[in-house]
This record gives sequence, structure tokens and C-alpha cells, in this order.
Amino acid sequence: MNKVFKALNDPTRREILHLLKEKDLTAGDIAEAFHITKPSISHHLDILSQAELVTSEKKGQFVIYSLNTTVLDDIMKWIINLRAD
Amino acid sequence: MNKVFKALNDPTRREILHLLKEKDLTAGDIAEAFHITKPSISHHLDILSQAELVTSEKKGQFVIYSLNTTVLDDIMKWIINLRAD
DNA sequence: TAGGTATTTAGACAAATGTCTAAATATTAT
DNA sequence: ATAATATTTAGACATTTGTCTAAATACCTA
Repeated sequence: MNKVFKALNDPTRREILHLLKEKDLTAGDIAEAFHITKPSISHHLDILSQAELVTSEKKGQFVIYSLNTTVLDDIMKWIINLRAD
Repeated sequence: MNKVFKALNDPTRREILHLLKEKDLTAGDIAEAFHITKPSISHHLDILSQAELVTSEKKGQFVIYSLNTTVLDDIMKWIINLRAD
């Protein structure tokens, strides 16, 4: 869960997740949505992958990234538990 | 919301929140629960305060900290929105 | 007023983070 | 084979972060 919190602690990465909510995207597509170099975006995608918030699949020369929300369940439970009476 | 994500991105701070879920505690009480110096805990409490995850009230020479879960609503909404179809 | 207790502030420092440029790797097309 | 495109890796660098010690502030009590 540490890795998920870490991955979520960056505005760029959170926005990447929102982009992927709409549809799967290549690394290049994602990079174009930001004023950040491709290597930097690649690094953000790596951190998101480590947290399992995204999955990736190689399709020819492209790498297609997809959102994976299952790990967010633990975060939700953690928050709910904090609020429970 | 940035400050909340930031505040949550540390195991010590997350544990402080869990301690405060049980009952209000003084800064000293909180510090005793960790193997970290009091100034360090004070700094963590400051970050939690900035995120409004805790509130504090001075009671004589003590400062009593309380959990405030209201700001977690935004985080919950953000996560739910990411999962919505 | 002095002395003791509770907490924060200030300043230092190593480690982690986000970004960049340059180079490497992998795939496709000519 | 060569060149072009897509992505990642490597290495550098400034900033942020978590921690510490020492000192300052605030309150209480004798």
C-alpha cells in the first residue's frame, strides 16, 4: 500500500490515471498530454506500474498502458476504516 | 488535495492517524508511540495539520491533537470517480 | 522568581524525488 | 541493411523530505 500512496503523491501521475480512465493510451500519447519530456513520463509510468495502478502491454513498437483500479480498494478500505466509529 | 496526498504518503503519519482514531492524544503521547524524536513527530503533526487531517487545541502546557476525517471525503470522491464507468 | 515539563523552531544532513539530456534498445518500413 | 519511430535506461542535478541535535517558547508549580 506504501507504493500506491507514493504513486498517488504526484499531480502528474494522478492526471495520467485520469487520462487512462477514458481509454488505454500509448506512452507517447500520455507524454503529449504534458509539458514534460518522454523520459520523465516513462519514469512516472514506471512508478505507477510498480504500484500496480497501471498495466502495460507491448504492441509492436508501442507500449499501451491501461488503468488498474483494483489496488485502490485497499486505499478505500484504509480510509473507511479511519472513519468508522 | 495535494497536501492530503502528501500527508498520507508516510507510514508514520498514517499510523498517527490511526492512533488518533481511538482517542485524542497529546503531542507527547503520540511521540511515545514511535521510536522517533519529539521534534520529528512535531514536524509530522505539522504536515498533518496543514492537510487538515488533524486539529489541535492547546490545553495548558499540552497540545491535544484530534483526527479530522472530513478532508478524506475529497480523496474518496477522487478514487470513486476514477473507478466509475 | 526559579525550575521543571511540554512542545515547537532552527539549522544541519543524508536520502529520496522529479526533472533533464544523451544514449541504448526495439520495432517498422524503405 | 539503413533509416525512422517509440520507448526506456543511465547519469546528472536541484529540490524536497525525514530525521537529528540544540535552542527557544510556553505553561505550571513550589
